Amino acid sequence: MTDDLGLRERKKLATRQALCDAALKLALAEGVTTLTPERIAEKVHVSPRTFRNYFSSKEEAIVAGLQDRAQQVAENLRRRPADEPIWESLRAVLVPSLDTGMPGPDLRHLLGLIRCHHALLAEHLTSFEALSRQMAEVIAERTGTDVNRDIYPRLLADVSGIALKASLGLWATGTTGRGLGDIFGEALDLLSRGLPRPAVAPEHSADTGPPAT
Amino acid sequence: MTDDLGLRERKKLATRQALCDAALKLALAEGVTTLTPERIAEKVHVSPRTFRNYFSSKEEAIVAGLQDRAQQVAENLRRRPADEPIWESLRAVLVPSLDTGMPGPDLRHLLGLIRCHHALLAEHLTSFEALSRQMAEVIAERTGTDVNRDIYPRLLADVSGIALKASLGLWATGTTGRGLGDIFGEALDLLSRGLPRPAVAPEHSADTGPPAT
DNA sequence: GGAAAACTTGCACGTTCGGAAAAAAGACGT
DNA sequence: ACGTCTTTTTTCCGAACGTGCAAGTTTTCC
Repeated sequence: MTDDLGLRERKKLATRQALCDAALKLALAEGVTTLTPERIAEKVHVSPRTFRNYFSSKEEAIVAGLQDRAQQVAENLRRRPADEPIWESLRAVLVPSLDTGMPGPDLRHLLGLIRCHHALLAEHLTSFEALSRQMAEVIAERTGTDVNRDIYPRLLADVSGIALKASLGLWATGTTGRGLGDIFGEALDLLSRGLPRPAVAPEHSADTGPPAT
Repeated sequence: MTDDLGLRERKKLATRQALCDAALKLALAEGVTTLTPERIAEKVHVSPRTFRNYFSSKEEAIVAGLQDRAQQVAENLRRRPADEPIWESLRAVLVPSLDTGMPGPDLRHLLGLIRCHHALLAEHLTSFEALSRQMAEVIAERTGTDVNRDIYPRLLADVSGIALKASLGLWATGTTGRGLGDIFGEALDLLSRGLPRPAVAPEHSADTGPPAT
C-alpha cells in the first residue's frame, strides 16, 4: 500500500488520514454543529490553516472516509476482467464495499448525522454522484455503449448507487434485524428483475434471510 | 392558485418567486461564481438580509425553481387514485414534470452549471433526495409495504429519481438528437425490465427512437 | 552539502452567516 | 377610521469562514 511513495507523500497521506479520522471521531462524539475546524486541527497537532489545505469544510472531512471508499469502488470495477458479465462485476465490487471498516453502531450513528445535517448530506450525495459518473464510464466501456449516446450506462451506474444508498438507509433504521449484506443482495435482485410489484403484503419479509451468495 | 391567501401570504410568495427568478436569470447570464446575494436582492428591490431570510445561499435560490417542481411531483403522486398500478402512477406524474416551463436552451445551460459547480450540484442532489424520501412514503402506502421494513419502496422511489436524473443528464449533452420525453420513456422501460444487457453493440441506438408506449 | 521544490504556518483581507432590535406593513376588533 | 397586535423587512453588528500571500521549515534531488 505504502509502497514506492516518498517520505513526503506518505506524510501527506498520513495527515490527511489523521484529519478525517479525527473529524469523524469528534463528529460522532459531540455532533456536527458545535464542531469546529480548529478543534479537528488541534487534535492532529496541525494548524487550522493546514486543515483548510486538505479540506474546504468540516463536513468534507467528516465524509472523506466514505468518499475515499467510493473512489476505490470505481477503481476496483476498472480492474475486473473485461469479459465478465457487468452485473457480476458490479456485485463483486459493491458487496465488499459494504464493509466500511467501521463498527456497526458508529456507522449507523454517522448515517444518522448525514441524514439530518444538510451540509453533510449534500457532501455525501455529491460523492455518490462522482462515483456514478466514473462507473458509468467503465460500464459504457465494458458493454460497448456510449455515455453520451445511450442511456444504459448512466442508468446501470445510478442503479448500483441507489442499491447501496437504499440498503444503507434501510439498514441504518435498525428496524429490520437483517444484516447489511443481506439487504443489499435483495436490493440487487429486485433491481435486476425490474422491481416487480411485491405480491401484496410481504408481511414477514425479514424472516430468515436468504443466503446472499 | 392565489385563492384564500391573505395579502401578506401572497406578498411572501411573490418575493420568494421574484428572488429565485432573479437568481436563476442572473446565474444564467453571468455565471455562478461572480454572482452575489446582494445583486439578486438589489434586482428585486429588497435588502440583502431579506434574501437570506428566504434562502440560505445563492445556490439554494438558483435551484429553488427545480426544487419546488419536485415538491409538486410528490404531491401529484399522492393525488393519484390509490388502486392505480404504481408504475403507471409514477409515469403519470413524472412525465409531465419533464416540462420545466423553461426554454430548452436555458434548461441545458442550467444543467451545465449544476454539473460543474460543486455547491449547486450538492443543492440539486439534496432536493432529489428529499423528493425520493417523500415518494418512498407514498409508494409504501400504495403498495402495502413499509418504508422501515422493506427495501422495495426506497428502491422504487430512488429508481424513479435516477430515471429523471439520467435522462436529464443525457439529454443535456445534446449529443443525441432525441427529445427529453423520448429518452425518459426508454429509461423507464429499461428500468422496469431490470436493465437487460444491451444486445452487444447498439451501434445506432439513437436511430429513430423506439415507440415508447 | 546545497539548491530547488513542496508543505506548513501565521497574518490579513474580504465575504458570508445569523442574531437582536428597531421600523414598516398587514390583520383585526371596535 | 383608529389603535393595537402580529408578521415581515430592515439596519446594525459581531463571529466564523474562505483564501491569498510571504516567511519558515522539511523533503527531494543533484
